[in-house]
Amino acid sequence: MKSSPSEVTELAFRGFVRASGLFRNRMIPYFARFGISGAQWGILRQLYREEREGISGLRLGDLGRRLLVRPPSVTGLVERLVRMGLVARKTASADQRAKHVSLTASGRKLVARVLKQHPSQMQSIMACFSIDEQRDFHHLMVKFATHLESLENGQAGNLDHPQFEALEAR
Amino acid sequence: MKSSPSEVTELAFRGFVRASGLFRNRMIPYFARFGISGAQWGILRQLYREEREGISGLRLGDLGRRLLVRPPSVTGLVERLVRMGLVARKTASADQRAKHVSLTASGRKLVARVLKQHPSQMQSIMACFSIDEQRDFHHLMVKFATHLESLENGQAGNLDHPQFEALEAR
DNA sequence: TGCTTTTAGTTAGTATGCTAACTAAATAAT
DNA sequence: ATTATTTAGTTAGCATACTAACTAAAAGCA
Repeated sequence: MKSSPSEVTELAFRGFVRASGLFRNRMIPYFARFGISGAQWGILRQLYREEREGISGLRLGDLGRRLLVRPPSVTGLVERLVRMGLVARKTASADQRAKHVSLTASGRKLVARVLKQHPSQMQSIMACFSIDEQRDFHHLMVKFATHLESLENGQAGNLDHPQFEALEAR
Repeated sequence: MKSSPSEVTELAFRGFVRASGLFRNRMIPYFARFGISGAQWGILRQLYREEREGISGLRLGDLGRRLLVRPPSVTGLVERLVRMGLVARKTASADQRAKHVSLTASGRKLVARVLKQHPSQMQSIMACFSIDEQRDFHHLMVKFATHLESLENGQAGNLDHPQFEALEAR
């Protein structure tokens, strides 16, 4: 019993929605073990990476762009991290409007602690897939993300595959 | 240049995180066109489905379980839908603790309106994939969701593919 | 130079999600 | 039957996200 093209589309769509929800519910308690949220981890990880490449601090806008989060959300997120003593925020010297955010010693230590656990956490999450399946999964996600990004700017439908029937031969 | 197993795992993991964010950012403005949020659509769609199967109303707990959302969130979500006149909420006769939620005429009309647009929206989102890719995508999502569900209850790692732990014992 | 526009970030207000702690009703146990 | 426990939902308080509207600095242009 083969599903029709539009049925497959809906199944794929709904499968992604469900997996996203379950994934989220799985990650929250993981980060909570370190006293942070997933969004906070996103900030800390970015800062840690940039630091390793010799960049001293990121601006709020840079962080927002990388984490797919809008300016007001970044403000609050960083504000809380500052209160927690994990990052420092100071006005940039070159541009008086911008703020540079950087890890504190305490923040750096926390990132190191999370990174030690991270590979095993990712592997536990992905443990249902063989290596080949993980490769497929990765490729599909990259394709999906690229497409969603193009939709974001190019507004219109951008139907790479205009007619589903015509595609079956692909 | 082939990636090592642990690198593939991380790429897959990160790809999913990024795709989830982009997907979310894409769906919000879509539902906003109808004056609702994605979470509200989830409630309305469930009620519509149950209605078609002859069930008059769902309890708050049922809704929460299906939408992967906890009781306090359901309370607020339904509260807002009631204020918008899209659903009705009344105490169940059998169990005085429970509340039955059902679509109003206005809510039913909105669902019909969204459903008319829905297939083309899903196809636009999934348009980067051929039918075969959509099938792969769907299968991977089902496997992923099943695994994440089992982790939720069975806590422990559940490494179906134990070769991983040998690779990443850091 | 001086005015206009753009850019960086914040503030206000709202929606969605959570946990912890609560009320009240229904079950279970003694 | 009475007490204890579980279950359904709410409330309070917080974190994260958004849009709209704002301030202030930088860039553009005339």
